[in-house]
Amino acid sequence: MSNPRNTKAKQAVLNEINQSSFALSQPEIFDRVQGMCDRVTVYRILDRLVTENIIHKIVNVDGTINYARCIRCNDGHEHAHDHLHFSCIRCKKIECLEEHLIHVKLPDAYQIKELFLTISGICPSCSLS
Amino acid sequence: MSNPRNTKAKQAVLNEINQSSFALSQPEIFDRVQGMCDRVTVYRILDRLVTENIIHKIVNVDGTINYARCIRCNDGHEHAHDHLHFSCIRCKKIECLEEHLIHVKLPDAYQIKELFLTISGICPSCSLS
DNA sequence: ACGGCTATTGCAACATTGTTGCGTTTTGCA
DNA sequence: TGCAAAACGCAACAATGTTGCAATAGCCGT
Repeated sequence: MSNPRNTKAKQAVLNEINQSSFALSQPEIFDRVQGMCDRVTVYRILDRLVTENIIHKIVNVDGTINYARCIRCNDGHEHAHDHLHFSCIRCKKIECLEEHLIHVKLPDAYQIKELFLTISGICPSCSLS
Repeated sequence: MSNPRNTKAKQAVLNEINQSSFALSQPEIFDRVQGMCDRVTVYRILDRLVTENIIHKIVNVDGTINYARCIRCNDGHEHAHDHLHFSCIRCKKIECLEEHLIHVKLPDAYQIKELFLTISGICPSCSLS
């Protein structure tokens, strides 16, 4: 883990995530890399990409876990989990609305580490149909 | 379903949820009702309690699903999902901070249905140790 | 270009979580 | 009390995620 390697499977997974305009789940990613690697490998690649701060993990309103690229993490900074996610209840896709930052003040006894704001509803493209 | 019944199992499940100061997962609830009923029954009871607006469903930052009582739903109103949840990364418990309501404005194309703000960090009791 | 260290992979097996169908039991109401 | 429907138990299945271990393949230094 100290020296991450660039394998074909890792590139394929990352490519799918980069290509997608919304967050993908593990099964979706596994489908898209089409027998490029084992199911287990996808899990492990996703874990590594998360710890390497290359992608981030988003929990949908139904508890399913999705992955998206870290837009504001290109500079190698630690990932900031303080923006907004929009989760469409019709097409099930998740978008990151990175421009909406969240600020919340709680009593001092609560040590805030990350903020997860997920809004569910109908996304613009589903609104049209 | 039009006429919900009050069974022993349902009472036991609801009792555990009411007794707890934080949100419980299905496995936690099943453990606590100790062979009172089948695993499947707990799932079905939880589903019913949610549709009856008696409890609500909270997704943790790790994707696990927890259940808590609806505090503001005692009057039979539809449940409002626009308050804040605090999820402790140490003890894994989830609290509802109902007094913190969330207001977010998005472009008109987004139809907002529910808001889920979950903050993860260290809760007051874990901060002490 | 080569060799070796070790990160990564594949496979098999297992664990957890959640769902469905169906026959049986129990509840609430007439 | 009796009956219709709600609720249950059980078994089987499905989806998702984890672990161990032996085999493979990147990457670094020479």
